[in-house]
Amino acid sequence: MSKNYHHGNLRQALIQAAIPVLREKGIVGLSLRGLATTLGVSHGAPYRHFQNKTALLEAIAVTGFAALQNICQEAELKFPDDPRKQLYEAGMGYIFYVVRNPEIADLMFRPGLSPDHAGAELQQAVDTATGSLATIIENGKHHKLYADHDTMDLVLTSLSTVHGLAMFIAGGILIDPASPRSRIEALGARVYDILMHGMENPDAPHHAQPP
Amino acid sequence: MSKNYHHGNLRQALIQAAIPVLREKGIVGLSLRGLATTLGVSHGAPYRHFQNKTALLEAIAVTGFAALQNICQEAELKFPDDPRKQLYEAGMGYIFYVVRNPEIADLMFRPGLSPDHAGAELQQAVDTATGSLATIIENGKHHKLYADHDTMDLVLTSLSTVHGLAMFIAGGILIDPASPRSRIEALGARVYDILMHGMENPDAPHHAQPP
DNA sequence: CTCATTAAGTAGACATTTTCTACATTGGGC
DNA sequence: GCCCAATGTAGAAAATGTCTACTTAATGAG
Repeated sequence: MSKNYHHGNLRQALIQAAIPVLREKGIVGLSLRGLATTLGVSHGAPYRHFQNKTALLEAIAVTGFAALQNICQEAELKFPDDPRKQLYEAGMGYIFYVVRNPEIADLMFRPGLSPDHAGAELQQAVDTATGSLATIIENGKHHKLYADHDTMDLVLTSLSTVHGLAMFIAGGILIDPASPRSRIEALGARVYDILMHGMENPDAPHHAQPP
Repeated sequence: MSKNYHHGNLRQALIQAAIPVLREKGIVGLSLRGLATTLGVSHGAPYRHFQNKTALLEAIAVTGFAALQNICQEAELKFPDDPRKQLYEAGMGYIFYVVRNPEIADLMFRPGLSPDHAGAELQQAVDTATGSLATIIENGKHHKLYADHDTMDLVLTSLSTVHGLAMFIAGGILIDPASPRSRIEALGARVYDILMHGMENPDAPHHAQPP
């Protein structure tokens, strides 16, 4: 590996280097130039890999979805024939991932990071990640575990809930994200419980369909 | 009103002017200088109202929480003695708010927009907004509407779910955010149903507590 | 009414950053 | 071994964030 010039894997290095900067200084404080200097390349080099700053952010979001997919797959493998545990494990895994990488999660679900180029790569990552989650849900359906709903609706509901909870925790809005693991787990378990069995009291008075 | 100099309400004007820019060009494309020019003031003027760019973004996030609070309060007034409808109305109202103002919602729940100054004003806005939602949940509890959970857990779960769903819709990840109102409502209603009655099939096999 | 205080806006300066463009180096495929 | 596409470099132009030292106007005390 020649010492200088061709870095070897600048693209990946940029993504990795950007993450701590995002955490410490936020999106506004991130600069491609600064990353280049940190990595010992010239200030123009990053543009060989990312059209602009937004494209780098999008690439980071992609890694988040890749992680989500990974978490789902591992959960599935870990409990091959217990889809209930698969979902629980995946959800909890995602929560801890977000707590450890809040800056990545922050980039994942956002209305058009760049409203222009519709991020085909990102859309792809989203699709495969939700696909992995859908598999877990489907497993549960085969075991008659879930009520009769469209799979996509279940994916959507669970992912929304878990992601929202994770962001709340990571943002320190509810509890200190540095709380001991057990405290976070307890909160996750309570929300999981509500999500599984519903908010509503089963013997609630007159059950009118909401308008 | 003197034609020049003292703008009168520059702070508010900046917030309003920033919103469309955020939608069209994203956080990265927003510039205080540009806003100043648009509003016909000098490039330094914004700094009389916001310490920096991040502070402006935070102020926009605050308006989002104010809107959330408003939506909750209106829902409560609209159905004074039907807490079920209160929650449904609030949730659906929030979804449509996010669809109409995705760029604002995007700023609301994020881990430390600026990790430094902990945004007291924002924290305040968060607290009163979640407080309004908590009131609606409390109303339901008085009617024995909800299962026996901590109020904060219910607030958290419902807000997470609704916010997540709204972001998905607004981001165009699932369905076109320009879909007719009825399509969005239908999706919201399905998720609401799942959230209320739970994902799980009530007659599901062996109900082991998740680990 | 006048005047001092202060909030709000201006103008200019400087360091950084984004990006563009033209050029250099290298590794790999033929 | 040579040529080319990919990758990195260097330099410059325009925009931006943000500081500092002024200017103007609104306001309230006397």
